[in-house]
Amino acid sequence: MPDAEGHPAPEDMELGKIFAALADPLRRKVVLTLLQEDGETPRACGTFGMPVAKATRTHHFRVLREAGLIFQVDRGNGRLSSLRRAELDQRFPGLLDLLMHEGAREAAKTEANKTAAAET
Amino acid sequence: MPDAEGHPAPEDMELGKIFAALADPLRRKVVLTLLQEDGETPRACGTFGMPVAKATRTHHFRVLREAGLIFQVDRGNGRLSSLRRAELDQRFPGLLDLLMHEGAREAAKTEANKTAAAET
DNA sequence: CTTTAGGTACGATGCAAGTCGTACCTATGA
DNA sequence: TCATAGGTACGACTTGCATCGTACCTAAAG
Repeated sequence: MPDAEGHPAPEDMELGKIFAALADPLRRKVVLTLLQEDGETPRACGTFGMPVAKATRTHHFRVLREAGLIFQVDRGNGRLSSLRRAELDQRFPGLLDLLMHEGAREAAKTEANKTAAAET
Repeated sequence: MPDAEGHPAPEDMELGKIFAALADPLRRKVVLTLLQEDGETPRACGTFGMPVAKATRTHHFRVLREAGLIFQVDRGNGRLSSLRRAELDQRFPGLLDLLMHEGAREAAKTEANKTAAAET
């Protein structure tokens, strides 16, 4: 049963919704950013550099929230998002590690490309 | 670069496609079945009990194949599917364990429901 | 109080995905 | 050889998703 803001309880999270949410590269990047920043400091929705309109951003964050990936708290002006790390590790063990692994892999690949370009 | 039958090499597999493929419950069930059967014995496409038309089944198996989740071999009449277990464990460590974990969880929940119904 | 910044709600649109029926292909077996 | 079973190819339909513009809301700043 989700709460008033639409956050599902861990036992109500569905793997299908999690996968569907993470299938989109923009949303995956948001989760990865939160994951890598490691900070418990939540970030404002607008600070992720998503190259889309405001309305679209709201849509993506809703998908992430309703899947159970992020927790959003209303701070009057602005809304802060944080990763539901502990609950996700408990409910879907290995999921966040998988994302982290892939993030590192892509970073390495990008770095390799830059190096190759510099050597041209 | 995929081969002639559309199987991508491990380094060409994309997490986005994997997640998109596994977002569908029918496809997730196919992978889970292969995962649990543990057998190296590949199964024919028609033996998974998918409640859809033949053409739809072909579609789902193509998505799984092009994402890199399954390997299909043409056996003249009939086509056998097997899980690309080793490659997936290498490329996306933790993914199959995550699926297995969720499969066990759902099986337990279903069992609990049946028990509760029997006690009514 | 007015402005401004961050987000949401709503409606519209274009595109991709899941579904199916039908026709066709290929081996196996009678 | 002919029928049958398992799959694919193609086209069509429907639904859902990502996207956006616009209007609106709320709090902080001036």
